[in-house]
Amino acid sequence: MWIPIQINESSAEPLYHQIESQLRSMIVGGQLEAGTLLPSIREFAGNLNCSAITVRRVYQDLENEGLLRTKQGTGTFVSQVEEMRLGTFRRDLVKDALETAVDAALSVQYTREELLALFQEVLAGKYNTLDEGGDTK
Amino acid sequence: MWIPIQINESSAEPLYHQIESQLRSMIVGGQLEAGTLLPSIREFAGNLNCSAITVRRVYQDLENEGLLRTKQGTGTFVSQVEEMRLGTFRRDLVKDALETAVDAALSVQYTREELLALFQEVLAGKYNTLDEGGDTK
Amino acid sequence: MWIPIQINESSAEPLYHQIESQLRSMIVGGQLEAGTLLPSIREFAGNLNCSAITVRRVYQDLENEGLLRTKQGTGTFVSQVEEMRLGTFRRDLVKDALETAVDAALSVQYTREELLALFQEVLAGKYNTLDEGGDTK
Amino acid sequence: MWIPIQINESSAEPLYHQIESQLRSMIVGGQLEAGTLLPSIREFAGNLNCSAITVRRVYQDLENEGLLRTKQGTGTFVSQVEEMRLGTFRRDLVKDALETAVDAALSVQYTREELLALFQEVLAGKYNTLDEGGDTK
DNA sequence: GTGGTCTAGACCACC
DNA sequence: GTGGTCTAGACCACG
Repeated sequence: MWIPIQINESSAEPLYHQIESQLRSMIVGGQLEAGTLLPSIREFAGNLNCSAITVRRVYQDLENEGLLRTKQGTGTFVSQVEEMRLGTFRRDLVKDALETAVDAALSVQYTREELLALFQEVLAGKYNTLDEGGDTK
Repeated sequence: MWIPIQINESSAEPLYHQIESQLRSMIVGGQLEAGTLLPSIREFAGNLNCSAITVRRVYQDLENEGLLRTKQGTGTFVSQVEEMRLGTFRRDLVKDALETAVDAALSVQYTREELLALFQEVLAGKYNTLDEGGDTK
Repeated sequence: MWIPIQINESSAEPLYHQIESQLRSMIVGGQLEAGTLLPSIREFAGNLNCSAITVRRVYQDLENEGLLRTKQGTGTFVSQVEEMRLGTFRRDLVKDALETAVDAALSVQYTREELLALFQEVLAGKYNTLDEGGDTK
Repeated sequence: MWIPIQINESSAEPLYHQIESQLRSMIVGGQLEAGTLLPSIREFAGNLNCSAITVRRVYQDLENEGLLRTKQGTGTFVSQVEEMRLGTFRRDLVKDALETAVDAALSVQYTREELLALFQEVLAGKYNTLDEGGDTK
């Protein structure tokens, strides 16, 4: 199984955190279906060119969140999560980021109008590159 | 001079970082005018109940960003920044957060419509305590 | 890795500044290649017989200048800088010093001829221990 | 007596040091003749918009160097220095700056040729603005 | 009084 | 092991 993860070496964000959040998004966003067998720790570490201990941590953290499940001697799987809980996960992930953004806006005295305008602009920039011609997949 | 800073001791965010971002917002948001003399390192440290070196670091970092100016033996001041650069700072601060949020949305396959709806909801929650009669919907 | 640094304890120049400028010269001058792993903060502090926090500051300042890159839990590296930017760094470092010297000459009414003659003299003194057969005069 | 001093507030160089070096250059360069009565400490401080204690320090330092002389109750004068010693002062002031520049060049592996070329360039830039048709103002 | 440097050591997070 | 944060206090330089 090949999992596409983008590592940004120059970022201050810890390695394990970068991997975690991308894996989490793929599960919560439905790109990795329940029951999928993930690569072994060693294999994944090889692919990502990082240490096994880092991957170990990622699997463990996501297991603690209930998104992964490890079977001794078999491997690590995407766990079977109720549709509803998954939806909540997905929504919260976005909502938290939006709240952070709105808080930032408030902290520098942005009016609702300024913020809406800027949001539209960002939205246009980010969604255009995907929607236009809509053949992302 | 009294500067209101909220410290969250239980947060994983480093202390100096919390102080920095709040001070930055106050300057960029126009609440601290150019030329304002900030509290001395030791006084501020006393107010915040932290060590002087932590405040020192905050002042130095913001000086490196061009937002503060310090004169030895005299004190630390909000520096005179061009109106335009300040506007850019302010806008970028919000735009970065918005982009992060939109990226999060994309990473979990949010449609533009879902995202817009959620944004309106967050907006209503955060702004209605300030504005009244807003027509968010 | 062993880095030769000369500390002048009696100088008024701050310790971290002495270390910084020598390290900077070694990087900009090409003696430390991109990707080189520098000594750990503690090891270097031991070598220089100074505190770890002083070395930390040096590494951080040079990282802010874009000359170093640090990865938590791994170490500090000479960063990969474009050939051209490095050349600019190197040239500016010398040019600034030359401009300071010429300004000093102007401030005491040195004529261009006086200055040139003195420069040749200094040049001969500093370079002849390295080159031989130079025709400075 | 009016003494033209340029203060650079944003510089890291201490105030007293900026004043000192400019005054020193004017004396050593012959623009302030021996016997000239300098402004009183208070008057000078008023002109420079700085504290009297700073001017006091400047006068004292230059007196220690032998360039100024203070008569109780009368004022501070440019002292009578032998022509030769003055020449040495003037030359050393420039030579030190040149040596610093050449050291910088050596530290980044500049060849003698590179250095000479850069020096010519700086020289042209700095001396042109004064010599050329002399309409600086 | 102010800021600037430096220490010795603690504790935590990352790999 | 590595770097990152923070403390409590010392001593110096500046105005």
